[in-house]
Amino acid sequence: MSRRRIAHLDMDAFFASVELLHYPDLRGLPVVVGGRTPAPQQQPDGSYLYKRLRDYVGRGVVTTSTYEARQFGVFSAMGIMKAAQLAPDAILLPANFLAYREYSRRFKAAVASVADCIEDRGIDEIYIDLSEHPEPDDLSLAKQIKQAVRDATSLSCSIAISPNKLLSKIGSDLDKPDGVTLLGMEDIPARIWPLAVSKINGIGPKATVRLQAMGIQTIGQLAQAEAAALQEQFGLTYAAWLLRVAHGQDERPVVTYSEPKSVSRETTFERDLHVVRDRAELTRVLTQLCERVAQDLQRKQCKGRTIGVKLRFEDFRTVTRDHTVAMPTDAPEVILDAARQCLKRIPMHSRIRLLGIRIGKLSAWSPDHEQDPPVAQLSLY
DNA sequence: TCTGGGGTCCTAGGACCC
DNA sequence: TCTGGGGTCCTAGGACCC
Repeated sequence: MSRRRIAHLDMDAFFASVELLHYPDLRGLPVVVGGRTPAPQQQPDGSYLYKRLRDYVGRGVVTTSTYEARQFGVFSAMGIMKAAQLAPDAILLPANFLAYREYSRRFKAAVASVADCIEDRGIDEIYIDLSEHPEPDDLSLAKQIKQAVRDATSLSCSIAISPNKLLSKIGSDLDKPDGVTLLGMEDIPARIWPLAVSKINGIGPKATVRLQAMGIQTIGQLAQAEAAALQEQFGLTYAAWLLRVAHGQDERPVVTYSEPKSVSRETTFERDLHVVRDRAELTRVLTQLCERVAQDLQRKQCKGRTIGVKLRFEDFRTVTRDHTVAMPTDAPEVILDAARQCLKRIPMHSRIRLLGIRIGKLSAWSPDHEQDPPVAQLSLY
């Protein structure tokens, strides 16, 4: 078996960069994408009237920010109200997902024209298996892919090529924006070990805190940690994984296709809703969420069996309930009925911040050949 | 100044069956 | 009389990712 060559490609500040293509006059300024704010109004002279962070009131978070905005300390997932403290004059634009999906489709098609073994990792990043690619030189190949993306979208991206997904994912972040990073296993001590453990995909905030409590901050320290100590903290499976990734080991294949597992819609209210006084509004939103989930299923030609609701209360406590029905469904009335059953089982003490509907246990279903719907398991005897 | 929306995967207990 | 063992499905919560 030949040596693996795996690339990770990440679009640079993707949403914000797409916006700058539409509003080129904002280039060079701190710009933040996020929030439910109206799109900029066009003036009679053709220019746009932009909202600034300081004008924002609401519960939105930053989805993306330009590198200029990041200099103020404004990063993804930060509340916009907080971002406004740091950069009150930054421009605020609402997310335009239709545009991002179109640019996503374009950049992925451009990459596929160079190398077509691609794993989708969301709207702005992919893994590419280059093991079988005829171009032997990693740097040339990375540049070729970047150029194809730029030609198709006018956007820049960052790429890393290494023997596995783990290292390439870390690598694509090392030289942003518009970067190329090549990593071999021999580079691990010098280039990976000095990094914080949180740079590893799969070590999130909780695990980072627990590792820190053990005196482990860098990937190198993790690599040198006692297996027994890690096992005591994290259990056998996770401890073994931690040690493997700290040594840069990762055999996961690039997966070019996977079936959807669940579909969901949720919304955070502008203000927390009262179960009794805001009954009408809650009912309206619940019905609408069920309808949207049903539409999503129909579009994906799927039906699902497990319907779930999610509530977040004013204190941010989140509870879920789900209910599995006998026959797969994509009917909004069935989903709504199941959702109501679930809601009855949740004690309502406080106001509601968020309401969500999810459906899982999906099976493919095409309306063309109304085939034997997955038979309810009835005994024949 | 409190913290979006769309997902995946894992764990763990209980029901239920053989 | 106080106690099996394995397997699958369902449910609830949580960590993590983009």
